[in-house]
Amino acid sequence: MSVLPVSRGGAGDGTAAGAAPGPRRASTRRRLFDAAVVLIAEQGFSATTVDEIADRAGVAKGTVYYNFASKNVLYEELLRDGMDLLSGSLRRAAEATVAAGGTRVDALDAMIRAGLDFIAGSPALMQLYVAELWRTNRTWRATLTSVRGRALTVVESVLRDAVAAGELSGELDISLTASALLGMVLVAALDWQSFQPDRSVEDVHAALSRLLQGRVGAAGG
Amino acid sequence: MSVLPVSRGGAGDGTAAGAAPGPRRASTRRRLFDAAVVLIAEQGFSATTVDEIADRAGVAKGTVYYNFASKNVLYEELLRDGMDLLSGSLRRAAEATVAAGGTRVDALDAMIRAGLDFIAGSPALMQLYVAELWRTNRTWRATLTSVRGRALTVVESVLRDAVAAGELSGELDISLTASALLGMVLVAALDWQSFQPDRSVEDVHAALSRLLQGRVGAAGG
DNA sequence: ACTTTTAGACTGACCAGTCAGATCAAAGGG
DNA sequence: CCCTTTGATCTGACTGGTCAGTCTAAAAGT
Repeated sequence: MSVLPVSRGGAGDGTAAGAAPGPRRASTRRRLFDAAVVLIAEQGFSATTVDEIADRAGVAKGTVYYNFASKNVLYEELLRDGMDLLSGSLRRAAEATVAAGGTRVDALDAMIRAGLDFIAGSPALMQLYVAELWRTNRTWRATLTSVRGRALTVVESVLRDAVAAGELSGELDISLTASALLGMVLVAALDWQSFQPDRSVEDVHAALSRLLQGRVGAAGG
Repeated sequence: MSVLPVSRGGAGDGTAAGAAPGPRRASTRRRLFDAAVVLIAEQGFSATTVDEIADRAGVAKGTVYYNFASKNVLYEELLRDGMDLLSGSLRRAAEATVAAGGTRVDALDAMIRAGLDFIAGSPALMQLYVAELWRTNRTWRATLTSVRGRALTVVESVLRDAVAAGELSGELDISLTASALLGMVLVAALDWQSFQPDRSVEDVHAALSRLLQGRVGAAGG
């Protein structure tokens, strides 16, 4: 009955057709992301209503559906968008360290720090991520898997380089170790934010660093 | 207008008044737990309906409300019940190791293994746990905090003993390290179950053990 | 001119929780 | 043994409310 639904669908897909989205639109989408990530982190996806999201973003409900095809799509794009930021941040930290002449282990350490900073800056996003990642049967399983893969790849490539450079043992299981490292940082950061917000980033970083560098089981000074 | 509602409320609270719950009841409650944990792990709490839980448990909806005061209470008791099993399992692993003459670091290692085995046996429970733990604003926040505390305490006490015995450095931040270790095991185990189910427990255990014993950053053989 | 946003009424589906009555299992009576 | 009673347990149709998504006509914005 109108052309609007088509334009709505196209834009909502986030498939980013050639046409520029327009600056007005981009800012509305960002406001919706910001509102949604906080609400969903607090209450969960199903318990968060579209009306709440619109309210918090200071936008009419219709606007949500003009910008996103559905609540589900809004959520998927939110996850993709946010996790891309994290992956980028990790990669940049590693590259900068290596470029500055640091070792690969230094790069891992820098990534831990970058991860902590990122989570400290937007804990809500990581809350969503861990809350959804291991669910089976979800509509957005594909989105999550791909997003996870991108983050893990960054860590894995640094681990591989480190092994190649002889800094780490060749016996290392790259894939499992990367997943464990990421998990360690994630959970430690979220626990820090939730249960010990008074601790400094440095404290948390030091504790994780010690774990990474083998000063836990090895009784180092 | 009857005595039933009273009895229902009392029982549903799980406050465990003096009266024995009766064997029929206990088995129904277990069936409901089993059904709920799987469904909620798959779909999330809000997205899982009470009808679904009842169906899967092979029970009428009314029975759910006869046994639990509300959907929320069912969930809380489920979490408490399951996490108590985990804490117990960790503690037993540590005690057995020490009793058998192992070091405290050996005990940590045994706890990692126990954690992996536990999660392998009922991944759904841990999915719930991580999905809810860091949410703010939730009704069952208190339940989760207490349950988390009990599990962490077990790890912390072993770490403390290890430091006292000189096996670990006194500089260790007990609380942060315990949280990081628990997180590492949790995430690694869930990732293993979800994304690399073909790997053996031994592989995963070895990767984590290596991390714990400092053979990652220290380039050991 | 064209895109984007507004305000909010509306619908159709879905769902937590209720309640009056059915069923069970155990204990006693005959 | 079979019958009855009693309280505990279970049943499922029903209610009242909630929510995703639709739609419209008009107003901004660019």
